[in-house]
Amino acid sequence: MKIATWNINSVRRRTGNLTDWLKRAQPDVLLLQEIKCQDDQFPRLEVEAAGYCCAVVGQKSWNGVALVSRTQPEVINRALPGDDGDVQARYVEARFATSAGPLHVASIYLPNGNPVGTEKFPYKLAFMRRLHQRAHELLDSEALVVLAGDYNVCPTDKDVYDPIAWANDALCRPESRQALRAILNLGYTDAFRALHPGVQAYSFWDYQAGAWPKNNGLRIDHLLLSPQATDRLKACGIDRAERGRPEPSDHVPVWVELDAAVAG
DNA sequence: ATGACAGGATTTTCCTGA
Repeated sequence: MKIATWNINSVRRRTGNLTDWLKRAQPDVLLLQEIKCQDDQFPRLEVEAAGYCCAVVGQKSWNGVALVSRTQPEVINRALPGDDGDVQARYVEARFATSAGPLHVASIYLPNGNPVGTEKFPYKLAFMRRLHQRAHELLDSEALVVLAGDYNVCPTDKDVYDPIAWANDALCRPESRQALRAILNLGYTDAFRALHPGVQAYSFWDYQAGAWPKNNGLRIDHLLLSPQATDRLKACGIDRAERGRPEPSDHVPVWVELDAAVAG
């Protein structure tokens, strides 16, 4: 089965990009971030016409995540547990039955955290601590777990086109990297880095300053796999070409193939 | 030449993002 993540930067602006990509890439599950719309504004009919159903956690103007899939999952969480006061739509988690047992997937839009020195950075770090807690809980089930999304963290300098210029940015700060490593140290695997250890590859290129033609990118969209999912990891890729299509998102899809089949 | 973006909305300007 194929599971993908994509920060689409407004699903209404990019409904055609979305349905075209679904038809080409044929994922079983697609985890979207930054849909930038409320639940009833999601292009549900277009997605259903492409052969998919959707679970949407929307919000007016900003943020918003969704889970698009061939079969209807059981939605487990419509917010990241641990802070009832957090009203930003950044997390949806669901469970599928597969040939290899239960599969838990989450679509995560992790806070950017800039500018460092404002309340945004501690909000990011607190969100990461909550994600660590949830990731820890999910390991107990020994299920296949795929925690995927826009993490807004470059794990290492290899994941940044200009590490010196970005050293003090919230995406590269030691605190952000440490918090990501803490999740990995629970037993999760960064799928792309596991299969492509020496490759410099990016998932985001800013719209500004010719970042795309100059390949000034960042690798910030990740799929973190539990040990049981990692055991079944067959392939992982970044659909770089999507950034060169008309009116693209500034992020591109990242995907894994797992040796298991979604039931039903 | 070292420039230069995009989306949403309390829209014709400002806020946000990375």
